[in-house]
Amino acid sequence: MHTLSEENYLKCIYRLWQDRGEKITPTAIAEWLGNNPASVVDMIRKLTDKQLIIYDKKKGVELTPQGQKDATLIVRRHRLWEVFLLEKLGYHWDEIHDIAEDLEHIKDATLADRLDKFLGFPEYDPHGDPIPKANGKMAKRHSITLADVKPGTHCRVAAVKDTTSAFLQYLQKLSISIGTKIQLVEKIQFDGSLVISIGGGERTTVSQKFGENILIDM
Amino acid sequence: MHTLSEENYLKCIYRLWQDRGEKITPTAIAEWLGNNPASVVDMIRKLTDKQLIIYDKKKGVELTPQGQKDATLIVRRHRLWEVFLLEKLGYHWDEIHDIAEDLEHIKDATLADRLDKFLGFPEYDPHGDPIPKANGKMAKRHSITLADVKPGTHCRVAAVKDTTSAFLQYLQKLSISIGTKIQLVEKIQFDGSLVISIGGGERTTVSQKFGENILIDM
DNA sequence: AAATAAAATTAGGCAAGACTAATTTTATTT
DNA sequence: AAATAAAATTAGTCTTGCCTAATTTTATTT
Ligand SMILES: [Mn+2]
Ligand SMILES: [Mn+2]
Ligand SMILES: [Mn+2]
Ligand SMILES: [Mn+2]
Repeated sequence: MHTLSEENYLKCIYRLWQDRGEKITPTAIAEWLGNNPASVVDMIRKLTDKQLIIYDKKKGVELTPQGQKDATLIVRRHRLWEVFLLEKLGYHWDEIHDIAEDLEHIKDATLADRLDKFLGFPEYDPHGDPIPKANGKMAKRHSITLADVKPGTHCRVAAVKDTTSAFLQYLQKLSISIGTKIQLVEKIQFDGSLVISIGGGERTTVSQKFGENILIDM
Repeated sequence: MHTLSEENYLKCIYRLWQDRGEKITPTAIAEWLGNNPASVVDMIRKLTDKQLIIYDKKKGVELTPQGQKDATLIVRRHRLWEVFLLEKLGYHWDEIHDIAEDLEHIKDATLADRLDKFLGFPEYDPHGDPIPKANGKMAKRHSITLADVKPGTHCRVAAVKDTTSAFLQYLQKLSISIGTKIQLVEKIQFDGSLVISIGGGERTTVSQKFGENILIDM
């Protein structure tokens, strides 16, 4: 089995791989985890020895099939716990991520599957991310962001990329949650700011960074 | 906050203190945790620095009020998670202890209280142990064991002391669980073995050690 | 092509939490 | 009271997972 740190690195690599198709470098991992690149190099060696990743200076870090599978199961646990915390314990969506960050490391052969069943086999977590099934399969992630669409487009918030409470609380203040209808009214040329109409109501201006963290349906 | 190891030591000291009123020595702690006495001495120093225990060569290890409070809250979390695993996820009573051993260390200000509420404020865990309340108060522990009573006595299984799956599976095989009525028929002089009648049915002989791990009501 | 900047790696170190082996202290026998 | 046994403590070591500082490699400018 894997240590807590190994699991966090695995999940980070998985995340970076899903997100951008870009090359996964030690620096990128270090930035994401808030660690020093030297530490990342240490861990790359460990995960390579365990045959969970392959590191090639040209291609960057890649997950092996085993690494992929293991990472997926950690993500599965994380998202199932998030659903539990929100639906059963009544937490708000900006509070659950950090707790799930610890719960995801609880290791027991049948725990995730029992939790899944108890929760009624949810498809998506409270941030709109698809929950991997026991076999590792999962629904496609939404990939188009609010910042990608043409002005005038009407769309629906399908998921959020950023799950920090800073972002989620801002969304709450704007009355935006999963399912909210948004129209992109205008893109400001100068800095990419977006003028949007939330739920057919008042217009608000948000930053480009904001738009890039909202995944949408149409 | 405390590290995982600190918490496990705290809980161990609390346990030894509740159990026997005996002096809590480094060796006793080492044995309970399966660690080396030298390691225990290290940790005694850390917990002393943190003012969670007081160590006196004569009196052994004692919890300070703060140490007691912290230990109680860990026990609270452990027992609440055990109820959750059994009642909500359908685990058997011999499977839950080890998982709760990890879950008890998840730290979040409101998690235990929310879980408590979600479970309907249970008084006892699946092994019959009382669950401490948020304020640290808890029902009195049962203290009389099956090995303590006089032959002829009719009693009710209130709790089990040992929570290893070896013991719990043995109980299951004998159809004994919390609430089962047992009559102590005879005590064998030679080695303290107990002849008992389970649920008014067939007679079985069990060891003294067995009897000492069954806590009873009358 | 050189110069410069950025990224990756190595070397060395630190804290936590465990260990073993050696020593000292305390308790129990004789 | 000595001798012996047991318990406690110290000293030194190891692994994990992180760090900083120095160096080397790779990429980007000029
Ligand atoms: Mn994590
Ligand atoms: Mn999520
Ligand atoms: Mn534990
Ligand atoms: Mn229990």
